[in-house]
Amino acid sequence: MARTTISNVAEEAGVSVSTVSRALRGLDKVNPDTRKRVEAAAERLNFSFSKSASSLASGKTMKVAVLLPNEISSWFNSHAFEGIYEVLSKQGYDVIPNVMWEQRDLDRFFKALPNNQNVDAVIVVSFDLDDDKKRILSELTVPVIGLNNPSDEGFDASARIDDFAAMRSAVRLLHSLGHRNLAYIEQPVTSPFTCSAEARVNGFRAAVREVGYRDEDVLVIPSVKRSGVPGGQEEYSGIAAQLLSAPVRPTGICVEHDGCAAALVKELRRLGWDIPGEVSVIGFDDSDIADITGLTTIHQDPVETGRQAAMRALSLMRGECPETPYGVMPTSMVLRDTTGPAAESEA
Amino acid sequence: MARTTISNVAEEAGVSVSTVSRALRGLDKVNPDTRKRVEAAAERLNFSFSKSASSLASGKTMKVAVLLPNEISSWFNSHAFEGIYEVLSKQGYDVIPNVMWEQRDLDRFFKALPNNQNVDAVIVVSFDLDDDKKRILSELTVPVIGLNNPSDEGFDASARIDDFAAMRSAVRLLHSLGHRNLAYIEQPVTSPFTCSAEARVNGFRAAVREVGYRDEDVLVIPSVKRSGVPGGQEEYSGIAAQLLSAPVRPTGICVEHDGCAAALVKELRRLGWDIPGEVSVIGFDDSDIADITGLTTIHQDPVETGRQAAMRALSLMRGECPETPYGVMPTSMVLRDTTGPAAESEA
DNA sequence: TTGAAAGCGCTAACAT
DNA sequence: ATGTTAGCGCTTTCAA
Repeated sequence: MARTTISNVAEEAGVSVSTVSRALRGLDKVNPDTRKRVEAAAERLNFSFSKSASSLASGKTMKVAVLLPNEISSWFNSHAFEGIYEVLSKQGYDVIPNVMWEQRDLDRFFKALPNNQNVDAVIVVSFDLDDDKKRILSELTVPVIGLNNPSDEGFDASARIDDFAAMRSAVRLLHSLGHRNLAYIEQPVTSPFTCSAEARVNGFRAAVREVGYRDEDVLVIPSVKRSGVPGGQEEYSGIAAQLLSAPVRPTGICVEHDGCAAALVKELRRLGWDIPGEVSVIGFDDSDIADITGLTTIHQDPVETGRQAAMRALSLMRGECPETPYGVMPTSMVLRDTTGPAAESEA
Repeated sequence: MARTTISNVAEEAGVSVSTVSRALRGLDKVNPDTRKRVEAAAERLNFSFSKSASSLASGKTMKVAVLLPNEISSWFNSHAFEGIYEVLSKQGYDVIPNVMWEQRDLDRFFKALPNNQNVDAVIVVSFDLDDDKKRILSELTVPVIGLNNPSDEGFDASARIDDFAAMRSAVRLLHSLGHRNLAYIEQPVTSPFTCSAEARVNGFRAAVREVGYRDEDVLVIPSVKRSGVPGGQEEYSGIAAQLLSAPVRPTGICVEHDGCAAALVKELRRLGWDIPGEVSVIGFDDSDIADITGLTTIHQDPVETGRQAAMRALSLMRGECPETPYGVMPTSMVLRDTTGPAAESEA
């Protein structure tokens, strides 16, 4: 059977196509009776609009692209996407994930972007864009919204957490617990895109300086710069070794995110370290893993961040100007069982 | 600036629009020189096709809908989606998640489905559909692919794990370890859609019978049928109480999925139970949490399942018939630190 | 190998 | 409040 079109409905209801269009879209200036008749006809014929035809005629695609780094199933990405989806899908938008696996995916996307009339807005999640790309964004006719990007440049609106402030609160906690030597651990195996990783380690560096630690009291263990390696427990024994061989052993440790932190805690305990007795460990995100393993961590709510970004996208697409286009989402410390006073702090 | 259209490119290249269309889509019967000229012109003008216009003219939408229960960020859904996305996006398809939060979302989706020319295929993830909906599916002109659905009825192809076989292997393991009394724990707080939950508990029930347990040696603790309640640790002390108050205390426990299993293990240990000394616990999924908490579990690979479903969608959309339309994906036991021989088994 | 022309199904002026 | 009509940007016969 051929597709039911708007003109079939018009015929069935005994009105013109434009009346059907108006009636079914809930526009005003249509007689309630007529509308009822049209709706009944549409129901009878099981009619639904062709999105392509609507888009082509109206110029609105009712699609929003979401640019995601590395994968969609990571804790942050999937939850941020969830929030975006929740808001936009309720308004009838198709929310289309665009996962960037490598730099060339991103380059290709931006190459096609300037002329792209295939989406009504794009939401960019966790990318540290170069100047070229920022310029492309700023020249775009469709709104571009940032989510957890290091800078708001090029974006018409954004929502993000303050990685700096978050790391500062972690560093302050460790400081107040009397820890004199700190370490920061990056995720052992890196992905091609690592923008929030960088934000955090930079936040940590700035925070320790601010709080008054000397450079020699602070150790940063960078990620092993090869990707694709299975991130097994072995990576963490390497990290433990580095921790042990430090000139002065750090007792307060910040880790890039909960998954790493939990794995590190497990490895250190396996090696006989007492956590939180000897050493304190703080994660980041407050994901399920932090809860189940009793990890002290920094809580953030990516679903809500996603909602905020999407709401700003919505008002921008309506041609409005959001009251607060550039918002910072809160983070908070969650104290669990991996932090405690430094052993020497009483001495 | 107005949008660059195919006719701009045609003008720039000094050819007709149809030639541009052919050249840029890589069709044959176009002179290599002409194609080069067209490509150069397109590049210069930064041209890219309007998907709406292409869809409308060609009848192919280049979109695939993915029907997901409850949320997209759950472990299974996000990983299954990842696999689907990976395969389809590489072929130029937009992959559009459609999350069903409640029954009425599903009803509405199916109501609009029969006439839907807005997607080229739909992939249905983890729904136990009623006969009405199965009938709608089977009458559809676009291919419908199932992913982890209890039945293949109504689907043109599918990929799924065998929850029954998986549970049987878990039950057999516990049996061979000498556990005489088993329990199955459903997720304490339920979501509106619970199709794989049901598959598993049914698999468990069938498996214990098959292996020879008597009904009085088996306890099933159903989920608390209220949704929206925060799934805190309290739920698990309730479960522990039920376990304790059982006529005969179960020593082999299967849990619906890893998240619940880990939380239960934590609670039981807090209450002083020795795991795996006194009691063995087996999860399901082999998610990060199982790894980090040392949980024995049943491994499955939803990304690969998603890939398989998507590949079948692809060949169906091409009008081919997949070699094996209905595939079962493997699962396997992963032994970790929550299972061991029953205490009495030596006696 | 290329071009001309007729739609695809809808929206949005503009009339009435 | 409703109808008429001209496209939206592309694909696809059909001719040349």
